[in-house]
Amino acid sequence: MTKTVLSRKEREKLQHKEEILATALKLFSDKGFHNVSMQDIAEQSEFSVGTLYKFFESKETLFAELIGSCARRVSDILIPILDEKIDEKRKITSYIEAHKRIIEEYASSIRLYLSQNLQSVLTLGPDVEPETDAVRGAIRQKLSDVFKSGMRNSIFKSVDPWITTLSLSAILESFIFSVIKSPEKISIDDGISRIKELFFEGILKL
Amino acid sequence: MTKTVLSRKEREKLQHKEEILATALKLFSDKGFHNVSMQDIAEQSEFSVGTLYKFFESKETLFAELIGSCARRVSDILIPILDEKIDEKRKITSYIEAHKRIIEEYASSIRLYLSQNLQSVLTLGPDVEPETDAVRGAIRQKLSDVFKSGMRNSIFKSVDPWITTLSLSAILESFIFSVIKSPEKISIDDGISRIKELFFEGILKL
Amino acid sequence: MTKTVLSRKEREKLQHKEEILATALKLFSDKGFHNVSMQDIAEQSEFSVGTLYKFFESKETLFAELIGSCARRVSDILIPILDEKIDEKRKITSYIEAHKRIIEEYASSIRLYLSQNLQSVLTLGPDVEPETDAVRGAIRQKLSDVFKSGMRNSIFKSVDPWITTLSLSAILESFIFSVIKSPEKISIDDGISRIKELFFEGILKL
Amino acid sequence: MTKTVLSRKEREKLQHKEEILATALKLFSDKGFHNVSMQDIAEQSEFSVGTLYKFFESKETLFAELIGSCARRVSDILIPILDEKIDEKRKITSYIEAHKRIIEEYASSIRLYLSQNLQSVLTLGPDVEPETDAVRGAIRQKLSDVFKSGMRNSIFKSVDPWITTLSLSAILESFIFSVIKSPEKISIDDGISRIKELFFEGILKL
DNA sequence: CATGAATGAGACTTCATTCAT
DNA sequence: CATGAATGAAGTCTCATTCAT
Repeated sequence: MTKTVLSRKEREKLQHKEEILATALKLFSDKGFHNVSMQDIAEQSEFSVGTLYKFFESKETLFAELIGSCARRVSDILIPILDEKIDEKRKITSYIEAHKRIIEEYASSIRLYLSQNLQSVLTLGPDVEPETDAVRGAIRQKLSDVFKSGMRNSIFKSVDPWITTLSLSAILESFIFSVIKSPEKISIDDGISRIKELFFEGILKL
Repeated sequence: MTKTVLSRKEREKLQHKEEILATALKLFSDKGFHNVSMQDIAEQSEFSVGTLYKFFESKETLFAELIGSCARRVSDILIPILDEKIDEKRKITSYIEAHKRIIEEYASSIRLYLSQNLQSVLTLGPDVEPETDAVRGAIRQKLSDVFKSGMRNSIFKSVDPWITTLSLSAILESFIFSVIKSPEKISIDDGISRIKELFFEGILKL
Repeated sequence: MTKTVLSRKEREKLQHKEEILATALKLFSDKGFHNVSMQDIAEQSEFSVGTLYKFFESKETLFAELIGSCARRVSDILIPILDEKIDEKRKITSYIEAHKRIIEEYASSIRLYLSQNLQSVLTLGPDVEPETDAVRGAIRQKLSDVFKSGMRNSIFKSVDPWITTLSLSAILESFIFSVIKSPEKISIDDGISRIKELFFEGILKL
Repeated sequence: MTKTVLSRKEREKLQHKEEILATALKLFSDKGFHNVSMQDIAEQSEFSVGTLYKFFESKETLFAELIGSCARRVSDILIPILDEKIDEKRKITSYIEAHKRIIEEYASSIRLYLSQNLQSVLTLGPDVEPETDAVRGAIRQKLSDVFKSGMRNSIFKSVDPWITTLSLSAILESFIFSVIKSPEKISIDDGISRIKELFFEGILKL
């Protein structure tokens, strides 16, 4: 009867596991690991707690599997591009553009995937946005103003100031994290110098 | 008693609050919000839980104040720079360089501050690194290889490939988050286009 | 089909039940009632939980049947001896000696059987041996020393002090239990007196 | 104010701990470790579950402390007797008689203490008495009959047949356990021989 | 009669928060 | 204001039992 090697029972079981993972993905990505209980997942997925534990050894295991599958999905898109036999400029272009598809197709998977390194405010414990976001917003506003005025003064190219601000902030924050996590990789001074070059002049040889 | 000068009692009170916040900072930044209990903070700071609640309405309030003060510390460094009366290139240069000081002086404050948006693996609930980090690592490795070969082929400038990889990843991940959080700010297509321009050609008008 | 002979099906059924009971015996006797789950028994016996419930109404029923069968096995050895037509001294001798066979043949059955009244440390909930065993050991050591010195002083016969200690402790503990369970059977004072007589002078009329 | 080194608070705390232990003792000794939940103990002792965990790391810790204190109480009575400077016959007499006091004063402590090695039917998981007790009862009845008739025939001394039966059973069961637990201590044959001697002729040199 | 996925009550344990001293 | 014992809701996980196939 079956073409594949899985029996109906086995297919159903897999199906159930998928349903649980899908529910968990939604919940974790909305509210964060610590703010979702196994009860919650059970109720939302319309299974019982016991069933969850038939599929996953623990809450952490469930989460880990989720992260793993998200990571795999993203990597299935990006790796092939980086393996193509085309010149590097087109490769990077293609790589960047692939993120369109990723965003469109897997919004919440991606959010969970990134939440390993980039943790949205939503996902973290308490909701402290208001004040903090204000501070962060103020900085970005000013940064953006700098870019705008620099463009007016023909010091900077005419690019979108919002994206520019976002990019510089992202690069710097990411760099800080890297340095804090593994200080041996690069000296702070060198890193900062490279960032300036890159940000000012871009990667492309003209 | 006096308006401008604080009485000994008031000074002591403030001092105590600072001590609590410092302890909390260390703990939260090491183990994450959900893995630190008020009892932990009380013990480490050598105050009683009751005292903690005299100073802060709730655990969340305490955390929020912490985040706030970290944000303020960072902003106290960055805002003045952005307000200086110098040309934009030097301003951005100065802005970027300021991060050296930030890293050196406030490592753990910053980690907490960023943990609002960039959450280190350490801080997140379960430790799922091994597999996921492998996937992420594979992508970055390939990306880095592309940059290296592009540099050898004189398509790219000779910049540090690690920083370049980090930067591109940071920009893209940050962009994805922004789009997911507030899709109205910019269209995906436009964003991706801008990122390409920026990344390839830099911000500086030659 | 026939009345006296069992059909294959029926024989198989009985066979299966025996297998389940054998597995359960091993597990219960090793780990104790509360530390063995029906799933454990199912797995070990290579039947399904469902099948277990076809044979036994509940976990307790299964256990009860097990105990019952163990009790029967022991009683099948002991009762005939007590029913023999020989003089009482030889009967009791034979009775005592029968325990050799019992130990050798049914170690784990017996352990389970006794576990109804004599519960090994292994079987009870948590493992509290260390300290408690030390205390118990200290008492027995001293008791044993008393017997040794009594033998040297020709007050006691020359018998094995370890067996003597074990016996006295067993008699006393058993008596305590009896009194606590059914105080009406005998007065404490009388019991203690009888125990002294018995222990000092033995049962045999010289 | 206080004569001892404990403050009022500390005394209260100790008092509370004692109350919890007392409640736990009663419950465990009535229903067995696995049939008493921390909730039960909390409710009965009129404390909250949290308070229980302030005093005891875990349910097992609580139980262990209980067993320990019971063991200590018994040993505080028995050890001094065994240490007295009197002849051995009087020492053993005194030792046996001490059990009167033990039973009277600490019934349930003792039950728990013994439950480490001698586990009452009540304490074990399910209640399987009826049938099993019948079997056990049958054996003991017959054994008792043997003693009675042996007494009538002047083979045995005139002692209480119930106590005699109890004693022989206790000795044998205890011996079986010892052999199963540590077979190296004595050979089965030797043990059985010694038991016969002891039981028939007693310990006393005439 | 066999199977084993599913169930859900209940166990142990943690921890934010309160309040009497 | 300071203390810390006490609270109890909520979380994770287990396991005896059921039932559709």
